Amino acid sequence: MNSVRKGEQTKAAIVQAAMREAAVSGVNAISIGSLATSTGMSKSGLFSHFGSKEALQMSVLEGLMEKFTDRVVVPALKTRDGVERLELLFDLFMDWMREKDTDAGCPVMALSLELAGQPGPMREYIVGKQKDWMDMLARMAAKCVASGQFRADLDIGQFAFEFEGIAFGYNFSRYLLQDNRAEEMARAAFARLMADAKRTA
Amino acid sequence: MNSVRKGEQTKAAIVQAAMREAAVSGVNAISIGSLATSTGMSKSGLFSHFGSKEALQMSVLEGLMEKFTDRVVVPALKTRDGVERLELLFDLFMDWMREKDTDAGCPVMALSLELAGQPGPMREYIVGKQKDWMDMLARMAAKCVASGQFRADLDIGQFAFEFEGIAFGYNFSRYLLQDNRAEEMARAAFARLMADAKRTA
DNA sequence: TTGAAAAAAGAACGAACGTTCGTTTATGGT
DNA sequence: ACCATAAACGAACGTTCGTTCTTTTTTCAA
Repeated sequence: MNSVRKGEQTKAAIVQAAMREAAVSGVNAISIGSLATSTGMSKSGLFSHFGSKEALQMSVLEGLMEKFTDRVVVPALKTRDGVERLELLFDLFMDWMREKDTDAGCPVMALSLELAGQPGPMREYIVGKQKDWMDMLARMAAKCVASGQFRADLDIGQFAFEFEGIAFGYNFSRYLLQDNRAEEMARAAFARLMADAKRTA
Repeated sequence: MNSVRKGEQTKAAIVQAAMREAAVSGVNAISIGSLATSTGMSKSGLFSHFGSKEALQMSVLEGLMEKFTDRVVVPALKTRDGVERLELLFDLFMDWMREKDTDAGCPVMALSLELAGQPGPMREYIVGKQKDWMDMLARMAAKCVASGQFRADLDIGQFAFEFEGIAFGYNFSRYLLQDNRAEEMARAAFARLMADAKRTA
């Protein structure tokens, strides 16, 4: 029907394979050669979809964040806001980290730390997305304050900070330490965070 | 005096330069060529100190963990145990993460996540060290329970989990998001954790 | 079914990679 | 000062890297 069809399809398949590779070895370790092998293409044929390695890497980041939004953020918005949505978001976030296509843990966290030390557009992109994420967490907490579900003097930035810390701890305990209490402890920490947010000063 | 002298000295300098490089780009991105340049040596001369790249990488991990122990663990043991030591350990840990030789954040955390997806001796090494660290945190909490400073029913594994989560959150907020409230929020989270550990059920 | 445009392949490039080897230089105990 | 040994060098190795070309194959609307 339109001018692009097969190309977009192939490109999407390449990005998907690259995402898999990046989840295991990092976004810098992506190689066009190995990607060509795993997709059954020639190096040059694969390369021509992106024009540079960095463009390919950016596509990987975009694909990853898009996937994260689809799996975590969008479904959470289907519940009414307030505490209920926050709890659903936490559950969805844990489901996301538990996804079994890799044993390396949450790729968003891994790639964020990987890029932390490397200035450039990739770092800027991920920083922007993570700031959006933290802002969203804070806004969700603010809604709970407004509705009276959380205490009025709650520091919503602090809430987002601790929420994210629990997620990092879960990822660390489960995938690096292989601690089978990881999920239980993450849920307990989240329950404590929520209870504290409700408690009146 | 003994058979080794100049060699060890050079090797230590190489490892130090390699640690710097790894803190920025990761332990897998270390390259013998660029390391040779930055130390003013030849590739082969540098290489002969290790025999393989992986041995060099292991030396980097060992050097890093040794530095961490020197800066964080050992000084904390100089206070009497209990709450006081736990608070000092937290301070030292934050000092460690704030070290200015790199803007990439805590290299131990970055390398841990980097290696999470890559089975092998490097991963095993870092996992072992991190388990030791978490065990130490739990034992410190246990001492506080035994002395009555923490409530009797405290879950010491849970305490260690949340302690580490706060540290991850701090590292994330400060070095990736560049949030200047990072330290304040980390301290608030730690205070909340300690207060909860003291509160009797 | 034809033909222009898109997609993929193929071959080659210069550079960097980790590693090996033979040689030269520096060290330090005697 | 000597000299065995340790340390560093220089050159080359085969491989892989990202990228640039040109050519072939495939796609898809007319």
